[in-house]
Amino acid sequence: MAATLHDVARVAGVSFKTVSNVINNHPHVRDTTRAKVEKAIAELDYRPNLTARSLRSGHTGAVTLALPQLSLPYFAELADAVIEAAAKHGLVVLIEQTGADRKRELEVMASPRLKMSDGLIFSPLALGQEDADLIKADVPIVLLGERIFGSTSDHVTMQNVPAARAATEHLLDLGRKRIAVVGAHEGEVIGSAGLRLRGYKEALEGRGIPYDDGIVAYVVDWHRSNGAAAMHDLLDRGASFDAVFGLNDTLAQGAVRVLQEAGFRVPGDVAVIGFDDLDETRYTLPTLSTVDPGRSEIAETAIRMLLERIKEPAGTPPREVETAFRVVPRESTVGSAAAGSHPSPTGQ
Amino acid sequence: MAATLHDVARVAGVSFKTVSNVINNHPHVRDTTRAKVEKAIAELDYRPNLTARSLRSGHTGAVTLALPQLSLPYFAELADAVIEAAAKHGLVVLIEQTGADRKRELEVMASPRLKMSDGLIFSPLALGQEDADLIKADVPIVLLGERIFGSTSDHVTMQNVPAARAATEHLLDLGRKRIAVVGAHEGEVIGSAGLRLRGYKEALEGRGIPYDDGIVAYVVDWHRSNGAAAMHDLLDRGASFDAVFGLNDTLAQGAVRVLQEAGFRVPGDVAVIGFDDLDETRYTLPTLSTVDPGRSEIAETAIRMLLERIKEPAGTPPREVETAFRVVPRESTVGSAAAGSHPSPTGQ
DNA sequence: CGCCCAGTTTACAACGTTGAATCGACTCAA
DNA sequence: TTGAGTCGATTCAACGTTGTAAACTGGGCG
Repeated sequence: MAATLHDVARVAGVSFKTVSNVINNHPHVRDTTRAKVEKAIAELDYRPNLTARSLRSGHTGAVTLALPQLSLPYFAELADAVIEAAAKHGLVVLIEQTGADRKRELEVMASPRLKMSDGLIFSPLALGQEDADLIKADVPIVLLGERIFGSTSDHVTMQNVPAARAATEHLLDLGRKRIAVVGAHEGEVIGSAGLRLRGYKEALEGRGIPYDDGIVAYVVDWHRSNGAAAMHDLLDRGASFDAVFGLNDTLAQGAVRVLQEAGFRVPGDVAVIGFDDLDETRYTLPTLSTVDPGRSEIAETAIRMLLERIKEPAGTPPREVETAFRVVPRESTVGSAAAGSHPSPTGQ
Repeated sequence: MAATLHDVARVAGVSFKTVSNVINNHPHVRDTTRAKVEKAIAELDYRPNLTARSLRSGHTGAVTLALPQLSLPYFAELADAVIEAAAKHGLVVLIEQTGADRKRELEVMASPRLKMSDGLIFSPLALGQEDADLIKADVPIVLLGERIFGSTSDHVTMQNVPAARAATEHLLDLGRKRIAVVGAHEGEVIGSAGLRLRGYKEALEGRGIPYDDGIVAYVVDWHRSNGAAAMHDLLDRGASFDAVFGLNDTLAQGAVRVLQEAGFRVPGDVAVIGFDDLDETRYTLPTLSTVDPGRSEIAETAIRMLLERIKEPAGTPPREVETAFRVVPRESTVGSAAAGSHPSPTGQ
């Protein structure tokens, strides 16, 4: 059994409260006493029981991160960033996967388990604007993403509209005139898909190019296969385009694959840009141009806001923060330096 | 402030212990009393304080998962699987990223935070066989991976040698004779790289093919760019081969990319197989043949063993479990059905 | 020589929960 | 009618910690 304050106290010959005082750097502890206690702590390999400390102090040193699924690269990289940001503040992160299921997303906020952490960073995918009132829990919440605005929680979001506009303008600046969209959501206005489509439209409008629904491909989910399916769809309906804006990197990758299979050169025939700046976009063929939406800034801001809210729950009114973005041009729009010139393997 | 047992008791007009009994389905509670209490619970929206429960009961309902980094797809998918497996048992998962740093890996086991969970699932990347004695903590540990065998902890591992042998045999069965390896580790014997290389050698031996170090490319890390670098290396030294065994999928993807850039057709000129069955291998061009090492079985076994160990710490001696694997042939070795036959877009 | 005060240490209660032991009331059999 | 037994509910202690307040120590000063 692990040693407790009492065990240490017995060995050191002091009261257990003195041991507690030593551990918490209480000012009035005689040096000789401190030394005795520290010796006993080392001897017994004492480690404080954080559960007891939590019960007493009311906070746990953990935060919950609720997201759809870690096997989706965007969320894996988001989780990585959140864990790193939390670690800088001595916090540990507990991850809940909601599977983008509405019931699970509501459960996460209602679960007693949530109280095993001091706050919730919540990236919903099933809940939407109409559920803004349901965003509440026993701990402070920082909301991520674009599905819900104007709740009573703090909110960190990327600048979807301006970023998508910039991505589109990047393609226009390269002389592309007919920019297809892969990954729109039917009828959506306020989610990532809706906002990014709006940025796309704004960019066209800014250049006086009419919007053509005939080169916009709709999907249901932003999974890998859907980008491919959407591109198949575009090709099947005989759409004419010289560029593609994939509303996220995963979709863009699927689209690139189908384009290449169909015999198009990227970016020669069709330039492609994605959105998210996933790590893997640096290693595809061709490397994928994309938009860095400021993921680490999102994570750091979320942790910072959560900590402020934990310290001062009713302090300021709910805040909405938008992070800085950056267009990342790579081979899929601006082309590669040169094809490799390696000696041929003789085999087969 | 959240309601406690005492608050509920006051409202229901019973002692707080009776409320506790209702919550824990204690047998001897009159129906009328139960109803009164349940009404009060609903009225106050009472939720048990799990921290207090943990302190009293000695377990938390959480497990820690320590891994190098979530932005590495293999570990993201592992974490996904572990969280799902844990959820089936009502456990929640707390993730620690070690960054493959030796000091951090040791810290994870020594940290008092670990006691905020009931057990540790630990996938080390810096610690090695010589550190087997250091694998211990205040909670039960289940070790994952191939870096450490014979510690005092339970251990779940994939069948690296037979699986790598099967992957190699898959290439041999397709008539390939000169199989390059991408991702070997200099001098390593017991880690994933060493074991998979051994499986490769066994396969060659089984067919009477001599091992040729000239078509084995060494790397330091298994990051995406290293597969590309290793393939560049092979091409630069004029190696001759008709197939590639990437020791993991990420390396294989990098290798494929460089092969295609250099003008080789995959699998026409060079067949490529990876290892891990990452989700994304289903969506690359060509789709990547690989080995499914039994990730969900690893996760489920780890959780199950951990729970057994939590219940009965000193029960059985340490166990080593190997999960079932499966070669997954895809386009990068067996070729695609047919190139797409889509109408041409007229643009650009 | 005794008192006061600063410095140091300690006793006690509390955080919210559960297990063990206790207690009262009621039923049933002798 | 009484004792045993059962059901139902309560009291008490404990998990390991920290905050509050009280108690002790010694030295300086009147």
